[in-house]
Amino acid sequence: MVKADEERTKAATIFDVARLAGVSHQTVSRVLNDLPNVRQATRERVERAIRQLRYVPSPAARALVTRRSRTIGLITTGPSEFGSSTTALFFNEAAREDRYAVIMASLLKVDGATLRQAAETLVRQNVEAIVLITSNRSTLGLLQSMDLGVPFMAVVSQGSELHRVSLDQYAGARRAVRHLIELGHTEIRHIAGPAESMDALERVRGWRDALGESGLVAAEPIIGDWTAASGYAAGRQLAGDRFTAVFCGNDQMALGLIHALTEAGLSVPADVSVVGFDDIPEAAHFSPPLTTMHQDFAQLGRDAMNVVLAVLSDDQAPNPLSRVPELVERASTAPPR
Amino acid sequence: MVKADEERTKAATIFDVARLAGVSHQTVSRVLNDLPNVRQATRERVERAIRQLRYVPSPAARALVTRRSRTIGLITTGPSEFGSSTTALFFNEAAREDRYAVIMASLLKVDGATLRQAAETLVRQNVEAIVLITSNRSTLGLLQSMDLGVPFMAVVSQGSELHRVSLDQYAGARRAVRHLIELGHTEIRHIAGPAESMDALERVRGWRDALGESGLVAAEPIIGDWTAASGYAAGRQLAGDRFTAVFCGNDQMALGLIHALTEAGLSVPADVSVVGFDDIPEAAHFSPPLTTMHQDFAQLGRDAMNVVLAVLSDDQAPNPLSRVPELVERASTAPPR
DNA sequence: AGCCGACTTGTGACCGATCACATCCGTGCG
DNA sequence: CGCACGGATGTGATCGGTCACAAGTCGGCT
Repeated sequence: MVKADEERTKAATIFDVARLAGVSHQTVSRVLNDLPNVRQATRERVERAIRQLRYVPSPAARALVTRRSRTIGLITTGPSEFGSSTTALFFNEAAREDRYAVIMASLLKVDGATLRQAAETLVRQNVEAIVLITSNRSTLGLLQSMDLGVPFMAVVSQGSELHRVSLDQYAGARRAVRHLIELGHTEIRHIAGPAESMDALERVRGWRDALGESGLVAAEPIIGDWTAASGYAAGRQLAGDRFTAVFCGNDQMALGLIHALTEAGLSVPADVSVVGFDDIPEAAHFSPPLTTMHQDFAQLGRDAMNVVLAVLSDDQAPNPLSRVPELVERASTAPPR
Repeated sequence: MVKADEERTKAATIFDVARLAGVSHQTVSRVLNDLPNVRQATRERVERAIRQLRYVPSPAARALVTRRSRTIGLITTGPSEFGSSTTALFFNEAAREDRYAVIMASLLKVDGATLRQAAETLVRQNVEAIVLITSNRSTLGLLQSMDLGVPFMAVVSQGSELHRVSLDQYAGARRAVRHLIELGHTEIRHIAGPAESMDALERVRGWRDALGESGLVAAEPIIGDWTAASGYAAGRQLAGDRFTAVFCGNDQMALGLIHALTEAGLSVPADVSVVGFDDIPEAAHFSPPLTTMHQDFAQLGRDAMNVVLAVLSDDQAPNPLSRVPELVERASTAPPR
């Protein structure tokens, strides 16, 4: 650990700038905040002084008086997954571009107490908004009912009365299943994510509706937990059954499923077609390369920041944004034999 | 977006508490900061008032006068990967347990200007320390040379004169290669991460040394970029060559490699043994399940927070912590035929 | 010339904590 | 009985900005 430079001259304040520029501190403040009614010459003199002293205003002082912090609180839940962490990454990038700082509260496990504590910490830090990235239904419910006193938005696939951005899980799932139906499959099983997950529920719904529209019956879905291990377990459970295709709640479970199927002597896609969800970067190199639904998590993160900005500036609630995932056909699907 | 409750009564200040408790604001401050010389009865009266008013001190006001914020800046670079984001997640968890907030600056691409801007933003927010999670050599160099005026530590695998935590990439790589050697392999290739990556360099060094110690020659490594796609490309390039084993810089590249090898008609592990690095959760379900080096990223994140605390409290530089990854044998390695 | 109004600039209070120092009080001792 | 002393408590300044308002400057118009 490198120690701080003890001899560092104390950072310049607005008064230092004012003295150097030969004006009052208020005039400096005006220049800082781009207020009108400052003569061009004065403005330039002040700006020169600012540069010369390498002056940067203190966020603490500013936050104290304005009660705004140019800071946003970001809550995420669950282990580090490709989707949520990519969304968070791009949210952070977008926020930085708009000169907002992001205070992060990643909760591995969510319970009421921790969540409340995390949210309150954020509020105390004067965050101007709180953004939640989760697929967990109860987390959303808890946070919504908390009345934080701060604008709140969520990156989630359900919930109409709150402002949010999302990727359309329902439409994506329907598209995936339609693909299998178009190939001629009729016995299409589903490995779902956990029941608390709103995304999982939406995908189940899309799967069921797509089957229903084609007059096909939906067998009970198998519940996994998003991990490859749970997909593998599901595959072993499924191996004896009669089916020709599986729609998986995500790519990891598809990977585990394929593993189990292969072990059971079934070939993908010759015996069983498999479709995943997310299009994680590895999916193209599974064996076989996985057909899956591509989701644009980067754009989702940017969307989230845009909604925050919109609400923060003019109180206008922009229309809930929902992008539809796209089918990426690779080698794990084929017509049934 | 849920609007904030406009009618919310303004948050209580230290003066409100003082009035209710019938003491001066200074006494409240003493109670707040657990200072001695407060009579027990008084202390209890103040604490009751605090609870009654749901008073929480303002971090902005406190930061303004103390110049400390109970906030830590976290810089990460590159796209969202399992290792770095898991480390960041657990760092965040540990920080929260110690009642520190984390301001996050995730930079997708690093250039001097963005990095400097990000770091300065953090410093202006009065962070008490800056933690860097990266494997990028120049990022570390840039940040080290910046003299931020704030304690700085890095989660990196190189650098002796700075304080840091890490997983021992060199030892891990040697262990992986020794495993292949023990199986009887003599033609062991390496697919390395990008040259700017310190982790990649350490792994190359470990691979080279392990070979050298056994009197084996190291062919030129192939350079990838950590992605499965680059592993695939490396595999196609390699397919004609003479070799019986490949040590891959990470699991994703191993996946891509196996894909290319399989396409080329080679079987893993019958024709080629493959070892990965990281033990991402999916690795157990690759086909074949991947032998790889397990890294404890969760512990790494917690270690990082512990070092921060140690340096923040007593200026003692704890010994650089470096944990050794563990070999996980699965089905992608076997003796050469 | 005198006055008005628009534009520019300055002054002092304030946000909500901590810090340095002053004051008060009870007790023990000479 | 008076005084010194140490623990408990209070007072006012301070951190570095913004806000509300006062004041100064200048040109144009009657």
